[in-house]
Amino acid sequence: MRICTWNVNSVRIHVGHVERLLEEQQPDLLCLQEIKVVNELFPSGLGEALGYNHRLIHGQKAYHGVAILSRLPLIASETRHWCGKEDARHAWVTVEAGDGKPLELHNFYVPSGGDVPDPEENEKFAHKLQFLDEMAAWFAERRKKSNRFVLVGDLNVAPLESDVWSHKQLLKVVSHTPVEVEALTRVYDSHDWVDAVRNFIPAEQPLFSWWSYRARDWELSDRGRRLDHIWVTPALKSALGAAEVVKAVRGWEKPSDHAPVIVELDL
DNA sequence: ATGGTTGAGAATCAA
Repeated sequence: MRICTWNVNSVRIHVGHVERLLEEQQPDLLCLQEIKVVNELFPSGLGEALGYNHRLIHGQKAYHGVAILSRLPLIASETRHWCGKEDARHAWVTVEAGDGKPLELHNFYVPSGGDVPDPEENEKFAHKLQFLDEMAAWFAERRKKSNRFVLVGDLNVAPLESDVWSHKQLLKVVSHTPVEVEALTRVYDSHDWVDAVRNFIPAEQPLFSWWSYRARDWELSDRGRRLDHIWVTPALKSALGAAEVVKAVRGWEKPSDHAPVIVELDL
């Protein structure tokens, strides 16, 4: 089973890129973030010619929004709101894996957190920390239901020193501050998650999934961050076959600022 | 220290 996650930065403007990604990577499930559109205006039939006939769309106008395209039937589809807001940031599905057992796939778009890394001064940063705290509490409870979860998405935190281009220079930059990393670590510990990508790529090796649009040459300057993640529960760890960031997608014409991340589970 | 770009959707707001 192949699962892909991608912050698409507008699904409508990047319809062609989504189709190309499906063709080239052939994931069984594709989780999208920042679709930036209401459900009714989601591109109709996206991926259907390639066999992606099952979908869960959880959109909103102009901002945020997540979706899951699948070529496997969906046993269950759910969405949830967080922090008492109506933001569309979480959707999940249950599918039957190759071993005949169900698997629950969670797709998240964690708040970016604004510019100032101080919850007193910046309510967006406070929202981000609260969101992560609620996630940790929710998964600590949810783990009682099943031990076969996959969590993917744009978590907007780069936890390791090698997840940013300069640990020292980003310590006070939102996405890599200690307080955020600690909050994300509490989510990570809430279900004894396994970082699928770092399972294959050692922590010593710099690895990014996002590069700013503002660089003159994103690839040359390479000032990236690893904001997009795939985690699995311990029961799935032995099934991990491969995981990677598909960096080439960041180099496509008029791209999203995020690259997709893919995991292969031998189930 | 600063400013750099993109997308949504109509002036800025969010990232």
